[in-house]
Amino acid sequence: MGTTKTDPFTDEQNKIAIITKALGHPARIAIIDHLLKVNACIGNDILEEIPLAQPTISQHIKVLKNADLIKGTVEGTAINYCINEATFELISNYFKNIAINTIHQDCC
Amino acid sequence: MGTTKTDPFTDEQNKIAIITKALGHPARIAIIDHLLKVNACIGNDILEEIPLAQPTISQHIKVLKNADLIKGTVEGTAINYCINEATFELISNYFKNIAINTIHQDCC
DNA sequence: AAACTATAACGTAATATTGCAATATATAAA
DNA sequence: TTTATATATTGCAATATTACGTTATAGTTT
Repeated sequence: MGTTKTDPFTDEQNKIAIITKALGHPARIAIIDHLLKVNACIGNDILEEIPLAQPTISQHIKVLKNADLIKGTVEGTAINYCINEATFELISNYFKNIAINTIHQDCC
Repeated sequence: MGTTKTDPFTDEQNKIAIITKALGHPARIAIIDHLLKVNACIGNDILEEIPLAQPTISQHIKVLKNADLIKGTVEGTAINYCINEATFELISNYFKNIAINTIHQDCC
């Protein structure tokens, strides 16, 4: 145990869970927010924004990359990261759909 | 360690992280999906949908409730759960906003 | 080449999560 | 009051996550 069971669930459910799980940490939300704020790619300037150690941030970036939430291209010694639109569109649509289907629930 | 640091982040970042973290498990996505499908409240019929033990599902429901994603009202022996619109609207707007602000990123 | 910069990888301690069996609680029905 | 039904709590073992010091890698500059 401690391991998440994935086989009882659909591919889409697992996919959404992977994405939301990857976003489920304030540092990773802060990284996304920063990427949006500078509206472009960044290298290690996240270190100046978030008071966590470099290896910790590197680890968080890895989590976001594994979930396809961000992508990066090598730029000299630095790496330029940016939002992966496709994944955010997917998750955005998922929630938009829920919002639409939830409007007329008046139980509870 | 093992504990998430919250003080370096804004209230909104922490709030979004709490919500996405709560959604970051396929069983919990499946519960939400089921609530949407039956478009109403349910009791323990989730047990017939998801092949996990009752205590496990009860625990997942607790996580969703703690994050304000669902709410429940007692109905005899059973409990009627349903989507908490407000929280889903909040998270939906967060992603909608990202989608809008990401359109013209053409780096990476 | 040597020094510097940016990032990743490794190792580790503390804590959290997952899944379940067993048990508890609470309302309803008989 | 006994029995059944629905849900929650507890306790536990396995595994995952978080955070970071240290070390490695790789490109850049001098």
